[in-house]
Amino acid sequence: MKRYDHKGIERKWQKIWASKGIFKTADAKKNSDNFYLLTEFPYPSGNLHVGHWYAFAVPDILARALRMQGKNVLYPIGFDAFGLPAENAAIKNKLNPKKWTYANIAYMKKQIVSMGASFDWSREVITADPTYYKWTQWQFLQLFKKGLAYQKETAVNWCPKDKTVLANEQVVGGKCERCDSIVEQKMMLQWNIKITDYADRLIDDLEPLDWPKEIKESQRNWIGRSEGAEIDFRLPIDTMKHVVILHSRGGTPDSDFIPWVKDELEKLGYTVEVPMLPNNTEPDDIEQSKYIAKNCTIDENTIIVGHSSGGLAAMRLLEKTKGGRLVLVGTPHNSVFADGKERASVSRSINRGYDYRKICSNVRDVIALYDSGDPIIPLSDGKAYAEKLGGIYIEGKGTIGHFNGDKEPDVLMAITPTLRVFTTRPDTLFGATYLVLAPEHPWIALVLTHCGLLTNEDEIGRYIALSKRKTELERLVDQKEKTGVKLDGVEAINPATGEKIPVFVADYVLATYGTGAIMAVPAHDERDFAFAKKFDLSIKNVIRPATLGFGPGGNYRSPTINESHENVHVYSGIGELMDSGEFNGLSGQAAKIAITERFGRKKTTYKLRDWIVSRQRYWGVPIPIIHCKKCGAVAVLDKDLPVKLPEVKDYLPEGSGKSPLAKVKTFVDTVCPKCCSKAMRETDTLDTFIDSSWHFLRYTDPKNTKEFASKKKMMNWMPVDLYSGGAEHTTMHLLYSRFWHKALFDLGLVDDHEPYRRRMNRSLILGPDGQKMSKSRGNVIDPDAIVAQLGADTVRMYLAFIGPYNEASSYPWNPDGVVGARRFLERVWRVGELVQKTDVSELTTLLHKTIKKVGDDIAAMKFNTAISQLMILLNEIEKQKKISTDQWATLLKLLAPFAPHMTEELWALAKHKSSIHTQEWPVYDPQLLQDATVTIMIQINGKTRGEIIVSSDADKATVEAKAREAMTSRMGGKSVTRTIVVPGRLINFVLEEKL
RNA sequence: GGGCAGGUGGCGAAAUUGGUAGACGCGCUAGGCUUAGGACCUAGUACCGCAAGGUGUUGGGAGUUCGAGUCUCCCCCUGCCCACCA
Repeated sequence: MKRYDHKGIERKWQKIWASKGIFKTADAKKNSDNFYLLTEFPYPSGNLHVGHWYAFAVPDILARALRMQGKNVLYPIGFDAFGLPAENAAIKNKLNPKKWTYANIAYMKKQIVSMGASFDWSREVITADPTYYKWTQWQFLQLFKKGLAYQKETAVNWCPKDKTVLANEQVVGGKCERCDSIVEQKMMLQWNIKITDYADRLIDDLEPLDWPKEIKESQRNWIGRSEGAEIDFRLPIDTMKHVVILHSRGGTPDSDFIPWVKDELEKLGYTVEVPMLPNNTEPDDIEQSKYIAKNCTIDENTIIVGHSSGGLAAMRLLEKTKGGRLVLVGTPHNSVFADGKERASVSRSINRGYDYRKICSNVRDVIALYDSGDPIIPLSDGKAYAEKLGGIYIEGKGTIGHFNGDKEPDVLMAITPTLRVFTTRPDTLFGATYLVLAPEHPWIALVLTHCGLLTNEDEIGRYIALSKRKTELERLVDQKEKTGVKLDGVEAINPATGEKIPVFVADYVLATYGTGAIMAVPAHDERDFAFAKKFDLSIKNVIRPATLGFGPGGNYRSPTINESHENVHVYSGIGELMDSGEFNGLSGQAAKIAITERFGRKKTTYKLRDWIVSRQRYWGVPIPIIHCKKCGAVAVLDKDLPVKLPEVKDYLPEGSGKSPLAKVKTFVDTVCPKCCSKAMRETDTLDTFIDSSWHFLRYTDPKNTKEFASKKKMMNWMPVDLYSGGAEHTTMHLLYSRFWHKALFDLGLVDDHEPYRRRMNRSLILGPDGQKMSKSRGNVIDPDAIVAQLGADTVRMYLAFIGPYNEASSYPWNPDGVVGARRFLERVWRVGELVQKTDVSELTTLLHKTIKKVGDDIAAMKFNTAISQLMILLNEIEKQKKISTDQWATLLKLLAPFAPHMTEELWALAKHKSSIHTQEWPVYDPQLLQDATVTIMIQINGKTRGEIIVSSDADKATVEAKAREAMTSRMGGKSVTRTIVVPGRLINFVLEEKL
């Protein structure tokens, strides 16, 4: 028999498989179920590493086995081809990113083919291809049209020297990876996607998925839902005590929030006027302003509140009259000015020739409150007023859109100086002894400065500037030492106790979480405690007295209980309200609910933030938006998709933070699809996580030019039956693509609301030294070299054997171990010489056991034990020195998914005409799994004392008699009190106690 | 600090889920074939013993059980992810 020449064999069969197209997957196959096996597609970095082998070649074993077992298996691959490395290569080596990427793809494809993986290359997907990204853009626009994509000022990492935005991975230790400059935070207008709208569904829909619980758990933690309350703390520092509220078009003094807010304000000691404005269905701002001037008291201490069109009347009024504060509630507009067209009415209203400068000089401050959930008006429109008036812009949330609800807490907050906090412990409100704002607080700090009562503005300004400069790393280091500054001259009222409490700015409070402000309860929070100790603030322990049914000391964890009690004032009962009985007898949970209802509102917050998808990069999907001065951000028309990435001369960023595309005039200049006036294209590109959020859908229908994929074809395969990939994607790709799929589902574009039925995280292959492979460590294994030396089949066998695939662990690469895998294949090769015609009955039972175990283990992704069973079989064949033709065929079939090339060759040598990979998987006979004899362990008092061999059908009595006989000499004459028999395994004699 | 996953020979790991711990492979030792080599063959590879046999053993400690790597409680250690999230 000839030598096992892996090189010749592998090359030969790879060619034949490709030319015969045996791995081309039909959309459906008669009498077989479809199975969608997905593995994460690679980034075309230019070279395949061992990790890729582990990711592609090992699941290939499952793909091949499932096919032999009669499934129609889709096992596709493609390239996640957009991304930063191509652009870096372009800048560094003056290469064209497209050429660089496609050359890498061509090379890597060859490497992947060398694995013998059964990918269907006719379904290959490349995300950088215009035929693909056309649909990425189209899907983005569907989300945009649904309001799920919006622009927002967002902080980015900015390198002041390179004048460019940096990705998180380009920031190393707070410094620019390239030039070591200290990275700054810069605000830029960026596209965001409202993944937060889906937070609840992303958590709740995890439950039924067949995913490892640790992945579910980390997604839940990442989303970080916490239930708590929002509580407003009023600041009794307002000098204006008179409020005039102007109702909206179609409104009256009794409509919407007005009666409620009037009542609340009066409770706080304000006087409130609400005129019935003339001509309320077809209002005219000039007519109304005259009416107000005549009928209402307006002076420099008046707060003028205008709801919607009431805001227009207020502005007209303040052109001529001096007032105190102007509060615009909901973007002011009047659809009368635009023939009932709500959307157009905003731009018509804003451009109605108001003298904005005059209005500004006639009031002390302006607060513009907009509803982020406004059904008609985008935030950008609302913001325009704030900009023109130089006022404070507050992005609020109406209980009903445009603040048309009966109770609108945000309106009250905008009228009176108020600090809103989020807490998960409303039940400790009685112990809140100060408030803290985050330094970067978006607007609360502004509200305060406008109140004009701060006496240490400079000090606060310095502190805020300092914390802005601090990198996240520094803040982390500073964690032990709390810092902060008191707002001198400002105090807040604890709504539960009525006490005046101080207000601080401190960087231990995060602007991005909750409301960016907290109520500090030093007795029940370690951070607040540390801060209170440092600034010598009062600490009030909230105790729930046992007499009220809370149990001793309540179940509060208190960091101060065991601390020194100096400065600790123990509150008995929870304040007067408790004494008055309102909260008597409540459990902790009930107290939470009661206090929330009495002093605040129930609120759920999430750690998850909206997904920033703008990238100031060249090598990505252009965002298909056109910016028009009149119409705002407008979607590119479907017929104009894809917006193709233009060729550019140099890939350096533009300098003001925009992408290199901003330098391409022919790209930027365009016309508005709506009004046909001159307009500019968006020059940012999309985060590549969007590309990968739907690529698995494209595999089902990769050539479609009419849709991203036809529903019918998607239904053949979706949801993905098994998705195998790396643990590093748990909270990124896996969460983004789940969100994307849900968004597509809501748009009616896909039929499932979850994309992956089962997910599996694969382990990591480490270098031989047990460390992560890296060039700098010099422990990188080059798979090509090993394939050349030992063959692809050997590498496949070794990787499958290294450890269980279905556990996210890590295994060091062992060069000797690879040789062992090769040794095994050589032995199989040589066993080919022992094939003979007559049956070898000695092998029958073991062979059937092997069929069962290999099948079971592959299904469970325990390839290591499947191989060990094949080794046991091989050992026995060598011992017998013979194997029958049929048994040989069975062995080859069992081995075929693991070593596809060698088994194909041996199969051909055994004179079979068709490919082994199209054969049916062997079936075991349950009758033949049982050995003729079994070894039974004999134990005395649970200790192994011997063994007997009995025929496998021997009954209990026979086994017991035989075992007793063997053990009599050891029992020392003691009697047996109990006998335990485990059939086929052991017999245990329990002897009487020795006295 | 929080969450999750783990801890079994010299190494990678098995263990029908409470029933012979260490399958299978690597490495190592001895012997064989061979001029030599090992990607060859044979045997061995926890401890004591020539053997029969005995003893020990799954990070440590306790418990449940006829019987525990597996179940319960306490402690120790390692890895990964997140981290001033109110």
